[in-house]
Amino acid sequence: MSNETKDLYNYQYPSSFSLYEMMNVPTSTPISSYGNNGFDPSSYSFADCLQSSPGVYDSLLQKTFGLSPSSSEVFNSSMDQESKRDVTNDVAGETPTRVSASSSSSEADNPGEDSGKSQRKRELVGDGGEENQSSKKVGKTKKNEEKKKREPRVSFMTKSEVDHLEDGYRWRKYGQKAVKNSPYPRSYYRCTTQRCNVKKRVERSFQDPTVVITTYEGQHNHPIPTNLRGSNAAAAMYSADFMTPRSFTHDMFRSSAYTSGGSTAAALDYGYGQSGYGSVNANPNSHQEYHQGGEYELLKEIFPSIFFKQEP
DNA sequence: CGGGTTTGACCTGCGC
DNA sequence: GCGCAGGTCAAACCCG
Repeated sequence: MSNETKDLYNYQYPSSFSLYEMMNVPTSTPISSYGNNGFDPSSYSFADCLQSSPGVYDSLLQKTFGLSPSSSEVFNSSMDQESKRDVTNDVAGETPTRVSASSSSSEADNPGEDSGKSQRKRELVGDGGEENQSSKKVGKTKKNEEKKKREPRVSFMTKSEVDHLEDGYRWRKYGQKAVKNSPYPRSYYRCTTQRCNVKKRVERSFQDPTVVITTYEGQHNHPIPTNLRGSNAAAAMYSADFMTPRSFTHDMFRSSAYTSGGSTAAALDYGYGQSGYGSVNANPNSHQEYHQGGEYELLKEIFPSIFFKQEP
């Protein structure tokens, strides 16, 4: 993106928006190969990648994260192919807190991706919810076409004691798998809203058990449910109880804050903006998130496709 | 009873 | 072709 300085607030990111693109890094490049290419995600910060276009970086930091451009220690951004790779490669390093936005474009550019593996049933659920019961044994005919479709994915690492962080949406757990080389299982959730096939995976970093990696896949095509346990999630988010003078994003991008310990964890789950109570899984005692409405809106602008997708 | 969770089985893609 | 790992299904179970 060398000469095309994109203003984060005016630029309309495509649904397949990837910070890889901002970094001018081919999305097909596996993270594990960056070292060979001279690109080391563990030492290549988001600040670094944006410094070639100061407008973007300054805009991002100042408007969105309330940071001055000089505070570029901020965070590393590794746009993951797989969030677990972030953990494996990075948490062991010095930059445990990061935002990871990955896009899975419609091209088969991420052979290592998981999403293509079980594509056979996604469309079934998505349209009409017919849920072909025999789909378990079929799906080969539609495989090719289904394989094309990939949802954008965004990963967040959150320091939290609870695995399933509340984000305002309602999720149903549909699976859990043991993760290789990790004592912690990975949970699979699906948005319970009809015709919304957004999914998320939640796993705990085995390198740092206090870190929860949440990977969202897809785009909500509906507003945030307002009847979560009798409270408006958005209202909860903006509630004074959840407001703090300290910006959560500020924490998020400061490893010092990350390592400050205690239950004061940086919340990286801001991608969906909603947090707090009213959730099935919310545990106010063990997990604390900080949100500020303005930041939420700004982030919403940055990742519009992640937050809400209008029905065609 | 409805909705969510658990969990073993199954499916698929990939690497060897 | 085989084994592995990730992802999903769905019956059973749980809970309010």
